[in-house]
Amino acid sequence: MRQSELFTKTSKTSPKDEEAVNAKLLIRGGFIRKMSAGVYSYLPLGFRVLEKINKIIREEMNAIGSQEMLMPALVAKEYWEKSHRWHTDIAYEFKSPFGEEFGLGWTHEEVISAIATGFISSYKDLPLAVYQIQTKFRAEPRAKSGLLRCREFLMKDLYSFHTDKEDLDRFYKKVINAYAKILKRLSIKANLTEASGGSFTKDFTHEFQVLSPVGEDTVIYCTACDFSQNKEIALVRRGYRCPKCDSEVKESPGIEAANVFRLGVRYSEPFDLKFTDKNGEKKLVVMGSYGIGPTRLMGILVELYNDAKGIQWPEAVAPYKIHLLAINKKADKVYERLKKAGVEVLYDDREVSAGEKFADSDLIGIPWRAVVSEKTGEKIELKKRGAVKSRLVSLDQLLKL
RNA sequence: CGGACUGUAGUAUAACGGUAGUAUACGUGCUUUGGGAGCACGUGGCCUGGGUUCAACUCCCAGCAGUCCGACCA
Repeated sequence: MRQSELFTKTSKTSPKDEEAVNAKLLIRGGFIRKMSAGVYSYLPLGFRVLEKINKIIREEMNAIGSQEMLMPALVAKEYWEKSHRWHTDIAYEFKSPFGEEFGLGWTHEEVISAIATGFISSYKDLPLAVYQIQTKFRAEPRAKSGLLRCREFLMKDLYSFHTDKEDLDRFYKKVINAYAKILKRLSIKANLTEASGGSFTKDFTHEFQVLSPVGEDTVIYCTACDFSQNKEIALVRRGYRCPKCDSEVKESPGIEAANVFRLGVRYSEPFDLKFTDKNGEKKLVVMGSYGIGPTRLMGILVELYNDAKGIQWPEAVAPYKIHLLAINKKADKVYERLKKAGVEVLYDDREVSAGEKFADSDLIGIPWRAVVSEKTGEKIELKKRGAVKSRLVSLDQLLKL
């Protein structure tokens, strides 16, 4: 991609209506644009990052045998009424011009349960798991922290169906492993944390919490083992000992990056989602639901990986792999070669000063910066974003990067 | 939803009860090219409604919008 043709431009100044680091840098770099509180557009660079995140999520979801689908955002009142979730605080609800009432989907247990009744009828149909990556709408009383708490955001939600609780538990663990893999591939370190079931279940649920000063939750975690609990359910407090290994526990704000729930029969019951077991007996399907938010992950990544000059994308999610800066015309050839070889390259071919290109490159945060100038001769100067030193490499070496 | 603060050009900011200034971005021309280059010319602005006043961008009230704190948080 030639930067001279890119839809967006960078900005030298931070927006005055944003405080969060993730929002400031993403807006300055031209990744996103705020439309109203908690509502953002994802511009070409930001969209590429999102797609990379989504791809990783898809791979791990497919690997545990769940199937991708897509449900509507527009969900009629009757679905919510069945589960007594019409008129919840968090829903955007409205009447159509014809008087029909709808809620914008803020979660999809109702919809998936209604669909599943048409396809699940025997124990032979189970277990089953489906997921979608879709826009969710939640009337947050207070949208905040850039991409971390939005009113409209992208969510990957997964729903699973089982004959009994044991089978659900097996799958529940698989999803936890899959989420751990996703976060690892994204270079996001997160604590698997026990939390309350909210309105869904009396069992503990689990969250992946990223320890960060900007988090909204409070996590109590052990300094020696993997014990981690959301403070809302924590029986231990700072200064006490870990219940698992008796080491010191600490407290930290956390950002909830993902969560997993055992739903049990909470939705299969109102939607009459049943299967026939081996003995010919009708039973309620046991369900689980699992969520991870790509747009929030993008915000987390920027909170985790930035410095005074801008973003430092991990390679797995960077919008491009190489940022090629043209200080003289010879860079054109390098660009053509990289493009031909299928390398993801953003080529700064703009007629602006070298200094501006360096500054923008740091802001945008592409992992590798390649410079072609009089100084570099036939070679290319290569530098990792965030590194102090650069080195001169040949075009062949750059292609093999 | 309660509290605090803030709304001036695309963006970021300044001043002022009496013709709104700067930076940046943008356009044109010339000169520039290793850390946000220079000169010249040009385009572009006071959130909305009401009140006070001879006169309101400025003061007052309301609304709307945004940020932060709190409450809330599948």
